[in-house]
Amino acid sequence: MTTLPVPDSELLRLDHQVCFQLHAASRAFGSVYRDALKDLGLTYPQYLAMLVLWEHGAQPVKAIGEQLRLDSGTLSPLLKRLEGAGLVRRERSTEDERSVTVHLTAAGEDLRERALPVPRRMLAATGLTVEELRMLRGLLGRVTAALDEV
Amino acid sequence: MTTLPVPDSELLRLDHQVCFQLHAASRAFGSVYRDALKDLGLTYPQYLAMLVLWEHGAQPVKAIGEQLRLDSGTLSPLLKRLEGAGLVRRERSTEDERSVTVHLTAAGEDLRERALPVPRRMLAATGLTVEELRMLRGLLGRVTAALDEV
DNA sequence: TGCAACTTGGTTGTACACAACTCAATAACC
DNA sequence: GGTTATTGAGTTGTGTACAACCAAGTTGCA
Repeated sequence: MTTLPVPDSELLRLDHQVCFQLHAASRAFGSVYRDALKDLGLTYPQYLAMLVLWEHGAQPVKAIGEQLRLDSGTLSPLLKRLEGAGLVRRERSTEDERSVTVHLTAAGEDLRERALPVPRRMLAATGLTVEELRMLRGLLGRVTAALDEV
Repeated sequence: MTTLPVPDSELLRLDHQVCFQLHAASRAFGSVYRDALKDLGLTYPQYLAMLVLWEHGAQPVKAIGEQLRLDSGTLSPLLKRLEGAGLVRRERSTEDERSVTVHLTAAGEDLRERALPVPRRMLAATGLTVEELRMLRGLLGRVTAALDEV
């Protein structure tokens, strides 16, 4: 399979355009989420952590970190803020004293319903079709996996 | 044009998967850039600011902010750090005293050559073809534009 | 001319994100 | 059993992001 030759200059430009667009899109999402989540008193990363807990129930900090691709340096203060807001409870595990299990409180469970309209609102805001969203998800997943190899 | 019905649950899941992948991909890029730019002593946002200056020459803070989609709250300290590193010089404009023009220093100009290999390295790290990169750029551009409308 | 509205850049406060480190607990090995 | 290595959270320091606000300069209009 032969491809048209791509000028070097365009190739280099393409790279930083993609990186930049990624950066910009990520922040644009953050901005819209900030608005959508304002009433819930959550930031976007906090919402992601709550999603994990709503979906899979109580689990150790480590497991949350793996799913969100975040380390303890980010998660520890974030979870502390969620605890301060009364949404989660942290309990050191009895079987492995190194591990801390994060539980939802009743308030944390209750918040789930109020968060239900958020995804649909975001979905509409992207202006993409379902096909395009699937493609985007696929491309992003591959990029992340490839970058993680480096 | 009729489409297959998409279950509600998948739709909602798709949204937060896309948002999450975007977030994750953006951070994955940041991580690889951090490595690629370490020798230059630049962070990724600082590199973006330098790109703007390398490409279009000296310009006011406002213009840089528009291109990078960043406000003064982020740019002011960032540019101060670049100035501290001796890469740029900030000069208040004489014709409009509100405006501050950012110039490259000789060291800032020189850094350009040392930064040349970076894009190719990043391009390779993504593991995508040129077609895929173009498509990704296009989708991301549309998403950002749509989100900015909100 | 004089004043209100707007623009530009800066500061402050809060919240990620991550590297580098510490500390305690557990696992692995001889 | 005792020593070493590894693991899980947390802390500290630096650097984005961004909202909210401020000060000074400019513009526009009555």
